[in-house]
This record gives sequence, structure tokens and C-alpha cells, in this order.
Amino acid sequence: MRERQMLDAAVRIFGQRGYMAASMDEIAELAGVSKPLVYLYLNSKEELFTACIRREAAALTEAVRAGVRPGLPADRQLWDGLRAFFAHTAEHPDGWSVLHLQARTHGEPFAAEVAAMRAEIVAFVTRLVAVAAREAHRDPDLPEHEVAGLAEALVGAAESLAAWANATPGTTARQAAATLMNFAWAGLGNLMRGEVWTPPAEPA
Amino acid sequence: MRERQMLDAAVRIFGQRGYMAASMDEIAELAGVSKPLVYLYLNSKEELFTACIRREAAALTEAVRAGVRPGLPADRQLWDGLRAFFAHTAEHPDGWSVLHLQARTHGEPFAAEVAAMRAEIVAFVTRLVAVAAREAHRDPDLPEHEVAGLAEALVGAAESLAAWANATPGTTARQAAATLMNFAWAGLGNLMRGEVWTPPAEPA
Amino acid sequence: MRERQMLDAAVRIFGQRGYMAASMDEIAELAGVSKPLVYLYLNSKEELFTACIRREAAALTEAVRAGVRPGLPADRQLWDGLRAFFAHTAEHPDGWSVLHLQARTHGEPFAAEVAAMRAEIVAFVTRLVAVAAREAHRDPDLPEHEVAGLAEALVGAAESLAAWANATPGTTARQAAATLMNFAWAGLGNLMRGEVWTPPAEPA
Amino acid sequence: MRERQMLDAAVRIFGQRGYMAASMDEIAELAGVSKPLVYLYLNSKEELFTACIRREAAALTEAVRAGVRPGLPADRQLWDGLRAFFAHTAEHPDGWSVLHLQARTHGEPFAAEVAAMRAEIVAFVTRLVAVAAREAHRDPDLPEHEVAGLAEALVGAAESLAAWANATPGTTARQAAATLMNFAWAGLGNLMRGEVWTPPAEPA
DNA sequence: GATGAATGAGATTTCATTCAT
DNA sequence: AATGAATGAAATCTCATTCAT
Repeated sequence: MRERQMLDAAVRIFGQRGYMAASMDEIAELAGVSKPLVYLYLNSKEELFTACIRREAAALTEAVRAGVRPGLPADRQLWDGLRAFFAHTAEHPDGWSVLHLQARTHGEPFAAEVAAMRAEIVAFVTRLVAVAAREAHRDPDLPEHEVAGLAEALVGAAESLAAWANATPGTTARQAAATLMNFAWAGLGNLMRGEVWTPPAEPA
Repeated sequence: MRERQMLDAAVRIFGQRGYMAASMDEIAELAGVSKPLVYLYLNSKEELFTACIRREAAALTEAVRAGVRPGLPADRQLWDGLRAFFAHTAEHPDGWSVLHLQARTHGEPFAAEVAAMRAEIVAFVTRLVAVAAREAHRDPDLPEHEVAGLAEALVGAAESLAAWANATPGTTARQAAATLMNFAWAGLGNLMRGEVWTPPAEPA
Repeated sequence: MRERQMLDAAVRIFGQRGYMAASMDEIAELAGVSKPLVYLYLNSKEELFTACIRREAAALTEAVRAGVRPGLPADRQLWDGLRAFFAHTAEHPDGWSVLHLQARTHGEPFAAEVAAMRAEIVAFVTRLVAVAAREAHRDPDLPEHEVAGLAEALVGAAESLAAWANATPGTTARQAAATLMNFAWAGLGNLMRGEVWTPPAEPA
Repeated sequence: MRERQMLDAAVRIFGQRGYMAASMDEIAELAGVSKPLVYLYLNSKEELFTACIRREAAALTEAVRAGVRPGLPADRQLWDGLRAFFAHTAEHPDGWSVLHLQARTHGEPFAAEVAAMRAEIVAFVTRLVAVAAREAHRDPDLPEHEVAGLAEALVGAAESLAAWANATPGTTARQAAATLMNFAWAGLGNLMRGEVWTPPAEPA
């Protein structure tokens, strides 16, 4: 319906121009409706932006969830999730821009929306790591702070690769996922076996 | 000199408000000069922002370069580089915000500046990977595209960790670097030894 | 009927918000009908406001007329009229606001409507003064211009007292009327007896 | 200087159109300056209107004060004050419209400004009544509430006559003042002598 | 007879940018 | 070398008003 068109247009404009540089005029024009109509459905620029963030966040988490089957082994779940993630971000670059770039550069109301989505994904990854540790018959005595950092790094690497894959023609979601799996899973495996990299002693 | 003060003020305002929300009035006031003077030295808001990006990019790459001693082993070089990177971003949060958040959310002119800096860092990491392969007495037959993806993932993970470390009080640059080394170096090591993670066969 | 509800709502909104700040949306909502219906019955905001003015003006003059019995002495007629006036304005503050405040603050079309009502009241007062003169067995040789001014002053004082009584809790219509009668009638009586206040000579 | 021109234009537009119907565009154009300049000097439409009210209120009270010499008898002081009042309002019809009509039809911020000015004038009139009572060798046992109503009625009559005199060509300030003096002073005199008008008994 | 849906026009306000000095 | 004073252009948002049904 009409609201759908407006959100589509808004995601496109917000994703390409950024929140502040986007003008309601341009969004209304791209949606093929008049400006007052945009204000009738979504009440202000802020609420319109928030609606975009919510819709795109829901679409992304739904896509990842739909790509993963809970019964499979942890590495397979991670692989499936990553492929779904890269496929979705490749198919919705403007939505991804809204979530990854635009929403984070403006104050609390918006950043909080994205933070919620991110927290969900980080929690998912963290669960997978725990499962992997159990599967490797190793009691997971990695310190919690370390696990949080690892999950953060893994998610950050994925986010970064998504942008890179989008910008590098000829890169498929499958390739991006394979690259990250090789990079991450092996490293995690080493950690599980206790093969840690030891930093050199600090000079006095 | 005068220009220095203006750029300092601009980086602070741009880093905190974002490009569009920053006003030239505010920048001039914070710099303690009049607005026409800002226009005399730096000709427009766009050029001022570009100058900020260039200066902060140069400062960051210089900080990383200064932290690394070329003669040492590859893992030690990566460790030192990461520590320098995390230390610099922690000490210059506004500059890092300009580079990592603000510059990328607006069209080509600015994103390209950051991309150039990023390419430099990715090239540095790529060289280190090559050196590591040589040190491991293994001819590096990893496909070039794979290497690029790995470097991208590593840099992305570092960027993500930098923001995370900045936002998480009590996290030192040393800890962030150690987390990432454990995560990344071990994975790379596995790759060097040919232990790759194999994706499942695609269904027809 | 439907039109009655709309006018009730309009008088309330116009009286409280003023002509320009009142929105047709709000009026339609308060009337419990849809906006196009308002436009069907009353054709535009201007006509709606004019209709409000006419209705409230008619109601006010009718209230005053109904309060006065023509056969009685002039002072009694004035007293009765004033009580009716103060009672009506106290019971219909929004209508009085429309007439006294809102209608006069916008250009000719509206001010003229109120002027007509005012002229009627001034004429009534003028007739009473003439009757009083006759009753006092004095041929009324007060110049016509003077009489007009006196009536104007009396009506203005009444209007002002109405607003004051509305804003001062505990002031009844009876008290307001008594205050004004004391103030005005005595002065008029003096005038009738030829006891005029003589202005000092103008310097050359 | 520039601010003066802007206020002149604003008083003219506000006085003729009313607060809401006046547009900043029109004011700026009449002042011969650009709209942003108006916002530079006076910060918003509200502040501009408030500045107009303050200026016109100060000018009016100053004109009245300058017209009255404190040493003279009370009736002479009232006569002089009224003449100054009618002369000033006749010479500044837009300013008078701003004070008497426009400022009162919009919420507290503006009405309060005018109320302060009015209170000053009412206090002045009240003092004169007290002096007159002393001069008439009568201890002023008029109840306080009665005095307040009388002052209110007198001021209201004056305000109303000002509008009437403005709208009736050929009416001088001197004539308006004489009319009001005859009307008011004689009535007050009667009151002083204890000749009150007695309202008829209320029916049960 | 009645309305949900829609819009053209215009409101206040801000900002990057430039003269005249 | 430096600035106080000024503006064109555009932003968000509101409102009286009208079709299509």
C-alpha cells in the first residue's frame, strides 16, 4: 500500500544521502506522492527515519533467522547465517547503509534501534561459540570479556566484509561467507585447543 | 598557526555533530576566529571537511607506521601496529569519528578520501601476510581475491573493535589488540598450514 | 440539527484559539462530523467565522432585548439591559470572545459584522438617554456628536467591565451592572442638569 | 538604526493583520531588509511581537506621563492625561491596535505584557480618585472593590473612545477627552457626595 | 448525504556564503 | 589580515480545501 512505497523511497534516499542531507521533498517525489501525505502517514522526519530503521532491522534479522536451521552443527549454523547475511545486505544495499552507516551517526533515538538489533545478532553468535566449545569437548573457560570481544570482532568483520562485497563487483555472498569462515572458524578452533597467541612482554 | 586551530575545532564539531549538522558558525566560534577567516583559509564547508579527513587520516597512518619497526617478525609487526592503531583511535575519538562514521555517510568526495587511507592500511596488512607466509616456508598460493578479503575482514574487525573499545570503559588498547591477535593470527596460521574450513556442497 | 453542532464547536474553538490559530480539523472533530461536511454546510473558513459572529451577535442583542421592558423608566431600562448584557457574556464567554476580541482583530469583513451589532446597541442606549432627558423635563440640547461620544463611552465601559468581570472570580452580573450604573447614570444626570465639567482654556 | 525600521514595520503589519496573519516575509519586505536579518536582530516571531508590545507600551505610558504635571489638581491631571492618551493613540493607530486588540487575543506571554502596562495606568487613575476624594473633604469610604470597578470602567471607556475617535473623522483628542471628562468626572463627583444610584429590589 | 484520502501553497526558521570596510 | 553585517536558497511542517466513492 501507500505506506510501503514511502518507506521504500525513504530507505533509498536516507541510505544514499544520509539522514540530514535527505530532504522530505525528495523522498515524497521518489515515492510518487505529495509531501503532506508523507506527514500524514509518518508524522515527522524523525519518525520516518525510525520506521525505516525498524523495518530494515526486522528484515535483516528475519532473513538471517530464516537461513539458519537450529538442529545443525554450530559451524554449519554460522555458515548458513553468514550466507544469509551477505545475501541480504547485497540485495538491499540501501537498507544496509541505513542500518550500518546512517543510523549510527545520529543521536540516541536512532542508534539505540540499531544497537538492539546488533545485540540480537551478537547474542546469536555468542551462543554458537558456546555450542562449538561443547562440541569440541572443552569446558569453555574463555573469560567472558574475551568472548564478548571475539563476538564483537566477528560481527565487525562481517559488517565490514558486507560493505566490501557490495563495493567489489563479482563477489558473491558465498565467497564472502567462505572468506570469513576460514578466517574466523579456524581462529576460534585454535583458541578452543588452547593455542593462544602470546603478546611480547611490555618494556618497562 | 591559525589554520591548525580551525582544523582542530572543525574535527571536534564534525566528529560530534556529523557533517551536515555541524554549522560553520559553531566551528568558527570554537576556533576563536571569525567566519570569513575560515572561508579565507579553507574555501568552503566541503573543502574544510576534506581537509579534516586528510589530516586525521595522515595522523592515523603516521601513528601506525611509527609504532611498527620493519625488521621484526610479521606477527610482532602486526601486534605493534594494532596497538598503535587502538591507542591512537582512543586518544583521538573525534578524529576517528570523522574517519570511521562521518566521512563514509556522505557521497563520493569524502568517502573516497577515507578509502585511500584504508587502502594503504590494507596494503600494509597484506604485505605482512605475505611475509608471514614466507617465514612459514610456504609459497603463498592463497588466491589473491582471498587475501584481499582476509585483509578486509581483519581491518574491519579492528575498526569495529576500536569503536567497541572506545565505548566500553576500562578496555585498554593492549587488551583490544590481544583479543584481535588471538582471533586473527591463529586463523591465519591455520590457513598457512592449509587447514581450511570447507563449505558444504551447494544443493542443485 | 447538524449545522447547530458545527457552529457550537466553531464558536468554542474560535473563541479560545482565535481565528487564525483555529484549525478546521479541530472544529470538525469537536463537532463530531467530517471536515467535508463542514464545507458542505458552511462554505469556507471565512464564512464559518462570519456565521459564528452573526449568530453570537444575534444571541447577545436578543438577550438584552428580552431583558428590557419598554414601558419602564429609562434608568430601569438601562439597569435591566446591563444586567442582561453582563449575564449573557458571563454565560457565553466563548461567544463574547468571538465578538469582542477575535472578530475585531481581523480585517474588514469581520469587523463590519460586529460594528453593525454595536451600532444597534449604541442606538438603544442613545434612545434611553433621549427618554431620560424628556423625563427630566429638559429639552436635550446636547450636541449630537456629544451624545454619540457618550453612548460610545458607556458601551465601551460596559464591554471593558464584561471582560473584567469574567476574569475576576466572584463578580456577579448584578455587581458589575451596579458599578456601571453608579458611574454612568449619575454622570448623565449631572449633564442633564447642565452641570458640565469645563476644560481649561487652551494656551495660544 | 536597522532595528528601529524593523520594529516600525512589524508594528504596522501586526497592527493591521494581527499576530498570526502577519507574515515575517511581509514585515521584512516593508522594513526593506531581508528576512534573515530580522531573525538576526529579533530572534523569532514571538520575540519580535513582544518587542513591539514593549516598545509601544513604553511609548504610550511615557506620552501620558509627559502630559501630566503632578502638582496640579486631580481633575486637571486627569484631563491632561486623557488628552495625551487620545492624542498618542490617534497618532499611532497601529501601535494602539497592537496593544489594545492584537496582544490580548493571544496567550499569556503577550497578554501579560499589556496587563502590566494597563495596571500602571489603572493605578494612576486610582491615585487620582483618592486625591479627588481628599480635595472634596470626604473620607474615602468607597469600598475597595467598587473603586477597582470604577477605575476599570473609566479606563475601558477611554480605550473604547480611542478606537471610536480613530474611526470617526473630525474627532479631535480634545473633544474625546472632554466627552469622557463630562461623563466620568461628574459621575465620580456625585459618588463623592454620596448620591448613589440604587438598584431596584430583586424579585424573589 | 457523507467521507477517506490527498494536495498546493505558504508558514517559520536555518545556513553556507559574501561584501564593504 | 580580518570582520560585522547581510542574504539567497532551502529545510521542515501545517492548513484550507477538494475529489472519488
